[in-house]
Amino acid sequence: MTPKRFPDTVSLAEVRAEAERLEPGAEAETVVRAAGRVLGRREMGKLVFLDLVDRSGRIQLLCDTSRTGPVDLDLGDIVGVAGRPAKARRGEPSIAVDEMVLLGKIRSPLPDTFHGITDTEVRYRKRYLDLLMNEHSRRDAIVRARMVTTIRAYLDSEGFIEVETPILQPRYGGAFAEPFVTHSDYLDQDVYLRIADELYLKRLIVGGLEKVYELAKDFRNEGVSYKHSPEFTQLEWYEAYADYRDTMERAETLVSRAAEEAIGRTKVEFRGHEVDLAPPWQRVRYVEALEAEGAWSRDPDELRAKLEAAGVDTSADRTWAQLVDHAYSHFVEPKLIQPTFVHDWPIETSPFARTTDDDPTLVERFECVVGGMEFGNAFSELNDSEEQAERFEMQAAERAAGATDAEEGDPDFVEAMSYGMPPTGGCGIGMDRLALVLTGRDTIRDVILFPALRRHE
RNA sequence: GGGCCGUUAGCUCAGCUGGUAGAGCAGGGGACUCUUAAUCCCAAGGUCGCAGGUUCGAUCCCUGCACGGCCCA
Repeated sequence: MTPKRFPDTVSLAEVRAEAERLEPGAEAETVVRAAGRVLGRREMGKLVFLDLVDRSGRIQLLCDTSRTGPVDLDLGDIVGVAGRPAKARRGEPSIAVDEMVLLGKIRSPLPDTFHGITDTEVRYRKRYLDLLMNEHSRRDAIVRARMVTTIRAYLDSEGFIEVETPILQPRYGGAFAEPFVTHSDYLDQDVYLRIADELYLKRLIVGGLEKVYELAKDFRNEGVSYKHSPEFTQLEWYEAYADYRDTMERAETLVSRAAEEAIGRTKVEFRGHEVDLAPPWQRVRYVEALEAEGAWSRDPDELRAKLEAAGVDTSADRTWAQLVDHAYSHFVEPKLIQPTFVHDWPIETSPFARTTDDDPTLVERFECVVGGMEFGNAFSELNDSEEQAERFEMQAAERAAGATDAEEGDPDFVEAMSYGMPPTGGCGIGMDRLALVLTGRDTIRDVILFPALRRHE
């Protein structure tokens, strides 16, 4: 039986650093213990070279069989070694092995160690193999983890508290999306998987928690694309006594810090563009951006005509709000490459945001866009229950007009707000999308370890 | 939901106009004390995604289905 533990190991990166300092052919005095997976083997008779890989990196094992005894293992075996940092005669940093123990036996043949796994489907279904064979995949998983850790640390240090709100909800809301429906046997009623955290987090603001955030999964029952996954991770924070301009600054700071901590820089290559996440980001008015494209109109027929003239199929759009949203995502969003705040949105598209000071048809909302992709959405949160009730009615009219993803309304949420809510800045940032930007990957499925796939018998 | 593309050995890939499939790596056996995609020798490895159809004969042509990818909605 193989050992159940192998304590006192150092990382391969550490051993490598020590081995680097030696002269070719030299061997250090100190004995180190290390463990990992064997992913390369070059046998020279009584001298065997192995490549050992752990999370930190890779190092060569130099096995003189007169010291170690016969080396009997398969590529992919997990081993522990005791030996001395060394540099091979040809200069390769190594561990000169004195002892080697098998810690985990590979029973299925490893994929091609040179090509790794390239089949997209296999990479997603058997992510363990992807991580095992492709260093890039391992690195991206670590980048994402560091990004999340940094964001939590930043918000914690700014006085926010992390909270958990229901994922199973009797009523869904907080975004324009279709929910997953499931059933509670105990309650004997259908419940929804949340599409956003918004409405519960704002109840906590009413309750006086002042600065709250949640970083967890949301679910939307819709198709997949390079930026959509039915199950995705969302950060939402709410800050009492702040507005959307304060929130812009916080978003810039949070994202650029996450970049610095996770990848060590703010300049990234994303979707073929060099983008710089360092603040300040450019600010663009929603209406002005559409006007610049000749795609702004308050008249639905005129707007539809402009879209159709540009070859856009508007047959699914029933309301002006849907048309203008379609125009925005077709004409404006794809052209915003450097990080941008698109602000002051039409009231019809934003049932939770306060109106602007000088135009009651616009609200204090912004979206963050980079590389033509939205990754954040924020408001000066509406804090008057009567106005909130009116906005839900406006949404009910949208639904009646055929916009099936418009807000359903939530009387309990309105009641909460009726007890008084401070002015609040709130923001949601898609963690998967931010991870996409930081890793430079092209599809969200590459930054979600186990992306949604159909069952495969 | 629609269009296009893909599916061949555990992995990465060839496979001509339709004549029952081939390589490298991995795995098995052997040689080798400074290799690093080590090298060399030997043997083995296949429901050509699934189901039909056309044909004397289908990995190859046709239809349907499954799964995946890209684009569109």
